[in-house]
Amino acid sequence: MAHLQNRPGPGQGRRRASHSMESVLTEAVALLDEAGAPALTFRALAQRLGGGVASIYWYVANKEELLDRATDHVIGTVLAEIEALPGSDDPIDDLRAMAVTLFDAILDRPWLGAYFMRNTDVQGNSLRLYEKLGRQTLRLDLNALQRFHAVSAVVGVVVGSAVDMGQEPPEEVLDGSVNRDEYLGRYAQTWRELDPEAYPFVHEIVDEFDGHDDVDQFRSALDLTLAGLRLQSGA
Amino acid sequence: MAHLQNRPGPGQGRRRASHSMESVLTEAVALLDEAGAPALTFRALAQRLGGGVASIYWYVANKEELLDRATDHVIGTVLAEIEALPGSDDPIDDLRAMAVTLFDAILDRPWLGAYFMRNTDVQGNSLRLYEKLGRQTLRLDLNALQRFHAVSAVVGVVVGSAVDMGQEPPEEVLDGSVNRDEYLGRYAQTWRELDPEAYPFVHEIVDEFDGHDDVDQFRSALDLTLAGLRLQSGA
DNA sequence: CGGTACGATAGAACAACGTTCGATACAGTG
DNA sequence: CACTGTATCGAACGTTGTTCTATCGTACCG
Repeated sequence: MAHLQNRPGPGQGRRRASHSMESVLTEAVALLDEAGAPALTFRALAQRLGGGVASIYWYVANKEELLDRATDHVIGTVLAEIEALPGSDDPIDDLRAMAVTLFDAILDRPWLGAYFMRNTDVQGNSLRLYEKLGRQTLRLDLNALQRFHAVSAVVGVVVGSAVDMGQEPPEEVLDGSVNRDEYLGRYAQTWRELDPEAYPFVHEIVDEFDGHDDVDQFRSALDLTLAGLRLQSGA
Repeated sequence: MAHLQNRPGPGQGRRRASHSMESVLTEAVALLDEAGAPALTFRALAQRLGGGVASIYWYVANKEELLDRATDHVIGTVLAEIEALPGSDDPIDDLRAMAVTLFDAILDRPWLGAYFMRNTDVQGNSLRLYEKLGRQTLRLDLNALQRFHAVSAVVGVVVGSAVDMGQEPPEEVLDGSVNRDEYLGRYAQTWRELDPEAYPFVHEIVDEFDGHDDVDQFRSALDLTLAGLRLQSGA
């Protein structure tokens, strides 16, 4: 009889898996870290948790919520790093240190760039981070609107840079057959072959582009914004 | 006999559709414009073209290429707008005008934000746009590295702001049951209910956030970066 | 102790998607 | 007429997010 299945004893047969919100989020983040956003599927996650696919739906309503919770999870650790920052007497320097910390976290986890700031959800760690950044502007001589725009600008610079480098490398560098510098070099070479009259700027910066560092690029963009902010605050 | 199907005459039966690269791209963009990125599927596009699904694969290798070509297609029109700009004696003002033009185009087509700058592909319109922006920095007293970073920063601000507003509104505003201001108002309300001691900054700017304009937010971020750039160029 | 409600798990199925395959039509050329 | 290359299309495949329904196991209660 089909319904008289032999029950699996506690050491043989299939055990029922027992999860928790924590374990679901941890394994989800692990999948994202190991192979990026496309690797996080409900089936892969279920297998990793040693359970069934539908079980995950008891913890999250859908994939969007899974992504939201996973990002919020790691933003929590970033927030802890930021709160552990020493702090100085210059609010703009502190703002810079926080932005750099955030950017470094995104460099470690490129998938974060795409999903960060997707939800400034109430009570989330993103909001706490937003507050942390904004509190520095309270030390500056600005009005409320300027403060609002200043924090948006800083976050914008981080996200803008992160999105740029968050895109998946085109597989020949992923499988290691070509490293990043080599890839950049090929790109630079095609640029060098363009007509110098039609593309004077591209020729001007191609040597800088070749083998450039993403962190330098971000730091420069951030410094420009912060310089403008310092000017605006009259300090 | 099954193989002796009656041929469809020119006026009855199923006609074979005849496409072109242009029509494929145009209809793809139309789908994106009407209902965003998720609306662009091979089946929807095929139906719109009055043909079969597999036919599209004669023009593009896969969806990534379809997106790339569609994006490049509209960037072409943006490029035309930018080239039609009057121009002034201040390179930074010109840079601002170009960035604003680009941003406006993304406001019209929110899906553009996510795919723009995904390929600075050789010979693409993105590269031409990049060149156009960079040429303004040639008029500034900067070195090559500074010029490279300056253009990256400006593009970063545009992308960063665009990503922020490129995310789909959460369906209650999409179906028109709640408009954007109402939605922002609700959000602001939950922020107002937070502990003022724990969230002093959020309380400071909540009135500015409520009913804020995305364009103002972008312009402010852009102005900060350009102010920093002007400072750096010593003008 | 037996029953029952509920928290939690899981297999199977569904629809939609990107993609591939094989067959077929059409136009031009010999 | 046959041949060839361009262009088209229906059907199928594998994978994805999601839902349905059935089940397990434990805590509580009579």
